[in-house]
Amino acid sequence: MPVARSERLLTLLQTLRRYRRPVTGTVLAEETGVSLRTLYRDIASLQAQGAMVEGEAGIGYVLKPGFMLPPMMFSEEELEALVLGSRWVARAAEPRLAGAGADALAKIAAVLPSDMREMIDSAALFVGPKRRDEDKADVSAIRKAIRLERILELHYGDEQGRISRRRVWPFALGYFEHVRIIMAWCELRQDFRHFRTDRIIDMALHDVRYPRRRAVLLEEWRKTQDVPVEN
Amino acid sequence: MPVARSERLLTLLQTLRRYRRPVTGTVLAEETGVSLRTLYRDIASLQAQGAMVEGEAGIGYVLKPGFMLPPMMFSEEELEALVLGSRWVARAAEPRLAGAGADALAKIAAVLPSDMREMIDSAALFVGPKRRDEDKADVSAIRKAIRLERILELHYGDEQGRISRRRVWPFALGYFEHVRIIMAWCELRQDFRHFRTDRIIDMALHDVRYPRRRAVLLEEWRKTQDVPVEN
DNA sequence: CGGCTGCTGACAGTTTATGGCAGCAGCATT
DNA sequence: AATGCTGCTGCCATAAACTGTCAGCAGCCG
Repeated sequence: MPVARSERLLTLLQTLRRYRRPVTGTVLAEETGVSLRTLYRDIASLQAQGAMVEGEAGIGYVLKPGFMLPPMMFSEEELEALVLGSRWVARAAEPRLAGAGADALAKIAAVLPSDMREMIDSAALFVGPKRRDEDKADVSAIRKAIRLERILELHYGDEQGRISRRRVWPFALGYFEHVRIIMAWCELRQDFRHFRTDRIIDMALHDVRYPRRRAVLLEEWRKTQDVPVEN
Repeated sequence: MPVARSERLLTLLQTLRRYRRPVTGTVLAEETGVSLRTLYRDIASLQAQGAMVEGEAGIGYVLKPGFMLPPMMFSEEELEALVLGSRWVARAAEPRLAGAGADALAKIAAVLPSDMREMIDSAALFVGPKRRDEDKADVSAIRKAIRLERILELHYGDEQGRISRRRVWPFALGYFEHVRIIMAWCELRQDFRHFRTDRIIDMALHDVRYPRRRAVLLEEWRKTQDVPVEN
């Protein structure tokens, strides 16, 4: 078991969380099955790693408000859900909780590899409340196209019901009131266009990458907007 | 440095994430400053801990899509923001992403101490879209009262503008369209009542705990509802 | 003050990690 | 098929880390 010690440290944290009141080192040592001396060393390790556990002589140990989540695996979509949710909280909740949401978002972003941090920028530009209608389009395929910077061929019906077929360069997905919107550069119009996913009749993912970086497109599109959209 | 190994494992993960292509064990060993033999053992440790890193002979190592967040400290409010955000995603997003939100929520809940898991049940029963008006009431104080099961004394004006003073047992906080709602047992009416936070004129937190468990109140209140509210 | 508790140092015994070596197996290219 | 590269495992001696015991000092409480 090469993880014996690490495991014990996590157990220690869990134990500390269980108690609301201060706990003496002796108790913690017994619960983790280790000597008192070693427990002190373990506590020191936790503090060195940034856990906010404090000890007071004559009192015991308390875990400061704040909870350490152990290392966790999230799938790409779960991560996107966390990010999207945090953004919504950051913009829609009361100030105090909103700040907490922004902080949580920053903490998650800080530990993400750089190529994933882009996702935070491009995923979910807007947030909206109501449950939206079912889509014909496969939203995960759209996200995949955005992530891989792939050209998307759309069979699309606009507001007047005119059907067109066009190749677009999708770079972001927005969540509006009832529908999702694909932000993309439209090859047909040579300009930025947005497409409601519920108006997509059919679509196909091309194997070829579009010739520009997603982040660049996003940045340019932002400049065309009058009001700052997010963040 | 009693954290040498743990730190190295995290470094290994980060390194694996940096590369998109498969990386040979030799490279990883050099980057982490360790022998090849030890690297193989480290990889085995990571796999044992659930990291989805896979190795193929003649190819190298690749980190499967999915991202391990290292242990992170979240404050109580940040955690609530994460939970609230995930719930919103779980109920408001498209099915696939909604599922991811629910999964993320479950993973977080699984590692939370039991007394914190209650928070997931009682925090944010409803979600609503629009930015709400400023409150006089200190929302964090309300949350504190709920968490500590404290009696709340309200100076409250109802819809007709009648002002009353009552002691209530708050057990949940709801987020509606424009306002937040405190769910509570009202000592005056001897029944469940809800109170809009923007109609609270003044309030005070009592030091005494109310005589019932928050979870029990929540459960009973749920039974009085016709439709299942959440989950 | 006295009891309890956190905290640190030293030291010896034990455990664990590490690196080198050897060998087997799978994948890709020739 | 054959070669080279690579993942993977077992073994073992050495080095490093961890652990427990003992001792002593300091801070908080009643």
